[in-house]
Amino acid sequence: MEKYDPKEIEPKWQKVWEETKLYEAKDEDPQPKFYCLDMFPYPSGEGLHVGHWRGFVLSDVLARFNMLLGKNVLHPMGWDAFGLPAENAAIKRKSHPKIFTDNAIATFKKQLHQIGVMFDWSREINTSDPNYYKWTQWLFLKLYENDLAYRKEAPVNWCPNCQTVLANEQVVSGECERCGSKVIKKNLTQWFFKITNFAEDLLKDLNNLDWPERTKTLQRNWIGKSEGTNIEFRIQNSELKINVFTTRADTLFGCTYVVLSPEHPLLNNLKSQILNLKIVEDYIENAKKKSDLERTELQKEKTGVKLEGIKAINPINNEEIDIYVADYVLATYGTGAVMAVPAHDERDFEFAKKYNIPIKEVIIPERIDKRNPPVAGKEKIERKNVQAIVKDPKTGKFLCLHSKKHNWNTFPMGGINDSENIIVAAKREVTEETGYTNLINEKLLGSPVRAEYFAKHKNQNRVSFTSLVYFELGGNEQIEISVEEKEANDILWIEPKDMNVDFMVHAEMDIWLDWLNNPKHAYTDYGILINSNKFDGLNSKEAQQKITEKLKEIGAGDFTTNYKLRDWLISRQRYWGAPIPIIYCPKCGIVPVPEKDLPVLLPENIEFKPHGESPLKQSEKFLNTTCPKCGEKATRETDTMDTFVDSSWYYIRYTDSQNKNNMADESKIKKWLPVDLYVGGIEHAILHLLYARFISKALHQLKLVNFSPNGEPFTKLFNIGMIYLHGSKMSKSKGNIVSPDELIEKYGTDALRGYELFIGPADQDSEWQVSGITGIYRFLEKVWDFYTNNKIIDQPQEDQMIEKTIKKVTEEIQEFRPNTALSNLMELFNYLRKTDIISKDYAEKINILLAPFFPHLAEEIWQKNGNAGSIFNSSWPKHDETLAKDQKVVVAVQLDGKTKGVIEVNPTASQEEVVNEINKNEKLSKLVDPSKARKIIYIAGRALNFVLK
RNA sequence: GCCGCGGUGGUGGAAUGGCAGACACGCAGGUUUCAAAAACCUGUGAACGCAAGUUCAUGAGAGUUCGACUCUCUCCCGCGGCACCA
Repeated sequence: MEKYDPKEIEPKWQKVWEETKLYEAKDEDPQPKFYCLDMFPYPSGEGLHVGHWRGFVLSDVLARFNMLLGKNVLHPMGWDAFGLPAENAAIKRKSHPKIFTDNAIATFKKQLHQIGVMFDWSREINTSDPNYYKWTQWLFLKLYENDLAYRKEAPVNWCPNCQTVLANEQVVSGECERCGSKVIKKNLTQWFFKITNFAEDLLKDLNNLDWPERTKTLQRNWIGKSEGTNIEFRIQNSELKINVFTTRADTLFGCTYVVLSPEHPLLNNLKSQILNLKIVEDYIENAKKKSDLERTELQKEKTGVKLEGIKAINPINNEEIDIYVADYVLATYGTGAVMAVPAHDERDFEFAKKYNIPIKEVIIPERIDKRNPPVAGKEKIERKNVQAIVKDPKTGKFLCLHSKKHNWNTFPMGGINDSENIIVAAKREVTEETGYTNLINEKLLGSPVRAEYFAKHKNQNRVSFTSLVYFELGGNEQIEISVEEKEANDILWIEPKDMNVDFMVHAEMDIWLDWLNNPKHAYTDYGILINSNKFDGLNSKEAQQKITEKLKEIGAGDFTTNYKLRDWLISRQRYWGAPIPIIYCPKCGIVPVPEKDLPVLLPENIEFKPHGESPLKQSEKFLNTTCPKCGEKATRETDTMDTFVDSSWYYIRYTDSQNKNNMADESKIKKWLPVDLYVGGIEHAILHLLYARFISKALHQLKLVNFSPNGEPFTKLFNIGMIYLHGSKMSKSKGNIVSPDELIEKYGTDALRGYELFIGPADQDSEWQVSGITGIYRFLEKVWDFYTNNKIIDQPQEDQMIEKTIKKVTEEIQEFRPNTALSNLMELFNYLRKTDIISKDYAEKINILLAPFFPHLAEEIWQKNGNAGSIFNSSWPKHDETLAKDQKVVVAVQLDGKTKGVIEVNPTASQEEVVNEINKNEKLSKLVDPSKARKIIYIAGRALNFVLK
């Protein structure tokens, strides 16, 4: 008997598929298209590991499946070939990045062929090829012509190790995404793309994308939209104004100072008026020296300097307030200046405490008593109250009153009038209600809390403003209390664990517990306005609206929307990238390279070791040129573009990768795009995917492409889960790489493909456990033996299990659940091995079911069974719905929800019929007496439950 | 701190309101063999029991329901992202 030998059949079919051009997508094919895209790899020297395989195998299953559905499939591959690692490796080996990259590509290509993925290599691209980067440069020119690319001086992220600037997206918690060095700020003149123009569209259009929610959430957070108010604070005796952004216009009356970030441009204009200029300038100088990371690491202690001699005016109440410069305010967010409201912002609170700045409360918390909610239509009475929390430091217990009448627990409390001292009143209430007189260490906690409730005994709604005072018991001295008080309440000393919202009746209890445990902090939640003139009594939301409207009326502010997203810095001071196609002319200024002169070639003979400036500057031949406008001597821009620019449009190039006259032919772009399925890791959730969406939208806006109504390039995204080894990501530096090569040698490609798919849910991370591959290999042997040994008869056959499997496998591929699709196929073969005859029709259908997962094996079987042509030119089987239906269903028989046994019935059986069957069943009829059941619940075909209790 | 994902046998995982543990790995016993490997068969969540069977069990605790891995709430643990964002 012939044995399953992947080593023989796999290379054979890979060669045949290549020669017959099975995978070449056809531009002229009238069938519906399916553009299936993998995130193209960066060809590193490390080669592919089993983690990379997972995505390629999954996309291949989907591509082959769609091909079998009759679709015209485009599944291309290429190389994200520019980038730092190649350059660094080349420096180390005294080689050239191009040589390094070409070698790496050769290795990758060989490995990708081994996977047996149906890539259309005729469309292969390489971003470092002048035929490709010509169009990257063209893209830059188009953005420049339309004011979407600009140059400005700005404080930018600089990686001292990589010796280049980085985009915001490439700085991960203050460190360089690539090398992990601490990133510092440098003031440099750099090129930016205006991605912020598209912030709203990039955010809004996420809603309609068939992408994983978590990826969309990451993008939403990164874009960071917040709606708020711009407010202008006039500077006294000056024409100058400080513009701030806030989301809390409701707290404006509580603003007691404003803060400028050290980088704020206004500081220059104020110099003449600042009395302590030297101190201020020293502070600014110092702040500049710190990296972003240092600034944020030093979270504990906020620092700042007051600008002596200048005051700002709060536009809402014309109060004079101080101006500070402090580095806790970020230059890069909002307007680089804030209004500080210490009572309602933690940072401002901390700062105000340190520098003795007034803290003014304007928002108080509000609670509705859920146990006694206000009743509509009743009179509403406002009252001021005081509550006392008394702790006995000796026992740790708290004083509490248990109301005999209401059967509830309260703290000592009572009403107060406006003129009364709150602490005195609280003390009085404690003594009156409990008799204790020795109360010490009193503290007023937080602000009053507004609470609404219904007072039954008075038949009225009450609005209380209750202040909370904390005491400690100094001694057990007690005086006699009144008879009424004695009759009304029991005096309890309760354990700290009973200090909770359930034991105590107060609706304000959660807030008080917070204040009791963290006595010193700002109240930052929403609430009700106080100390805010005519805005008093409004809630925060209403007040934000009304106060902003008022500011608008007096010309001191307006509603605005702010985004965290910054413009994309694309200049890089490194060699291995696409040169920015710009010429600087002493006479004409910035002159774009004319389109006809593209590409601006990257010089090959050059010392590319980094030294803080672009290596291209060293090449006289590259640097010196003539101005395309006036013909005078001029110099080229020597920075190269971020490699994310290369990858921001590559999916377009695949549609027409050889085109010499355009980035791609218009009709081909329209034919293939948008991408129907994009498969790749979550690590690109922000960087690549945001940039690609931006570029696609920009190209649409400029009418350079037109393939999608809102310019979205990727209709469906699937994030493949990562494969871990010993709990961490696979990487060569950690030495925990599992290479596919040995596994292919031992088990073959199909087995490894199968295991990659079987390891777990495709969208979740999985731990690599190589032992699992033997199960797949045994399965493939079983499949092989089945087709080798069984008698295939040319007669019709009906089999429910086979029909069901066709149905399930189809659904599971569509739902991206290859792991359960495979377990269904395994079940089918476990079932089939009990038979030795199968119809030709079924044998073929099952053969095709296997094909997307195990293409080599399936193709071999296909051929051995006498079929001409590739299995991938056949068509995906359809199940017969009637045959797939269960003839009998198993119903669980339950007593009070506990399964006692099962019974087989017709799927359409009624409750009575099932009960009859149970009565007939020897075992079950002993257990259950249907006449005793209080209630019978029958879920057709699933369960029948006798409810006894 | 905020947001997201996850927690089920010895292991990877299945089941998204109705028989918990499909499928696979591993392990144990058996068949075969001079022997071993491979293959095949049987068993395999835990506890008690000779057995029939009973009880317990999906991170912990509560709730909703005739019935909860699945829904709701509170909490614990692990992973990932963001973070002085005004």
